[in-house]
Amino acid sequence: MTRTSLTREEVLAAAGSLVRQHGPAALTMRKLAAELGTAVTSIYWHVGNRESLLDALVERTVEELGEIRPRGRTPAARIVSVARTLRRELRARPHLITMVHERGLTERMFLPAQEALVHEMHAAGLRGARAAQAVRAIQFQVVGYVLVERNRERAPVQRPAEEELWDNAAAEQDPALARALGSAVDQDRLFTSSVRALVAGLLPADPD
Amino acid sequence: MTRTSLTREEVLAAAGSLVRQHGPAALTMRKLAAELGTAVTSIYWHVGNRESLLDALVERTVEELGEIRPRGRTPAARIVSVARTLRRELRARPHLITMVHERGLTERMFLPAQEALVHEMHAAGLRGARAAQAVRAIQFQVVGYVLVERNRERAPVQRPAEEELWDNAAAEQDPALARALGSAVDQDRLFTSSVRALVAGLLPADPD
DNA sequence: ACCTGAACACCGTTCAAGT
DNA sequence: ACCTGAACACCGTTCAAGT
Repeated sequence: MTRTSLTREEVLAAAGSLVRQHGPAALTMRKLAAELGTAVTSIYWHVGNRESLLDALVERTVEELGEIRPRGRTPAARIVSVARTLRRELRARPHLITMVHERGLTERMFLPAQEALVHEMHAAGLRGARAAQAVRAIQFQVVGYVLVERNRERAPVQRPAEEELWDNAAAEQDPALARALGSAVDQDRLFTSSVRALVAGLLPADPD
Repeated sequence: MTRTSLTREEVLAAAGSLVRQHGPAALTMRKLAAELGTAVTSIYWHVGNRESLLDALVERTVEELGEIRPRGRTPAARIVSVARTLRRELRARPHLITMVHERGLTERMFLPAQEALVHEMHAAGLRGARAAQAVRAIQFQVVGYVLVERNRERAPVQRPAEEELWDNAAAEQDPALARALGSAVDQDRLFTSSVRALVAGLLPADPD
């Protein structure tokens, strides 16, 4: 009644599910073996060691990242839509994205998005080194934003909360600002408006 | 000839030096004890456990972060200078900054910078919720950028390097762009130009 | 009040031995 | 070709015992 013997595929699937749910720290070789019902050492035969297991998971994530379809009428709108799609896809795989990044594969993962952005920069009239700089600015903005968000969400309650920090001088001069800085960040809105501002600053003034 | 007994201060100093040099993963209670010439268990008496030891180091880092002095003539220039200072200070403490972030103390660490930014937004004519949004956009941009840079520097060589990725269609249409995207990122320049673009997009059009 | 060693429950990895 | 248990060198933490 022994099942077909353990495969590399099974190991990767079980490991991937552990990482997706609880992060890489939760992936121990012993727990994984228990889950698979084998001896710890069998895993080593199939995937080498823990590090190359994680490498394989990351490789898979990079391949999974789908195509980017820009939406919208103006180049600016289409660029913003690429950024938003990127953010959504990255946020869906928080732990794996961090690992992709730590392994220096971010650039490769971003290739489809990069091509889409290049296309839009051309449509907007940017060329050469300036277009390249603009593409990278967007790319850094998106990745940076997602990393910041990840950390914010993983972090425990801010102590002290921003509210307590803002019952000071500025509050009397500009109560609306104090209130805004004292309340939680609306990350969706902040992201979109930041990207819009960046794009507006990067693209040449509207020609029509 | 026994020295004055072990102090909490000594423990923190030794731990801080280990973390600054090799990151938190390199801080093991046993190594720390060896460094201090005591039994492992003595450390527990002084600092509780590993986690609260790291907490204490982080607390210290937050306090250490100095004041921000904006430089430049226009509000836009002064905002860019704040962003650049912030980036420099964060980059000087890479491991500790990551830990501050993981512990959700980023906001508190940023308070002085936030106050400076609010001041400049007012000078530029922004008020209320819009000014708050702009302050946070800058803040996210800087932190995000530094996190991305950290990861890039820690990462091994990109494989494949971006060069190999860019011998494709776009290369013939716009060789200057292909060359630019195929060469290494000049992070200093990219940061400054991105912040300038963001600020330009955030501030109201120049009134004079 | 401060320090100690022994012990516990975990890790990743290697290796000789099995089938 | 694939799987195994024993063993090694590490971890963080607890605890009873010392001074």
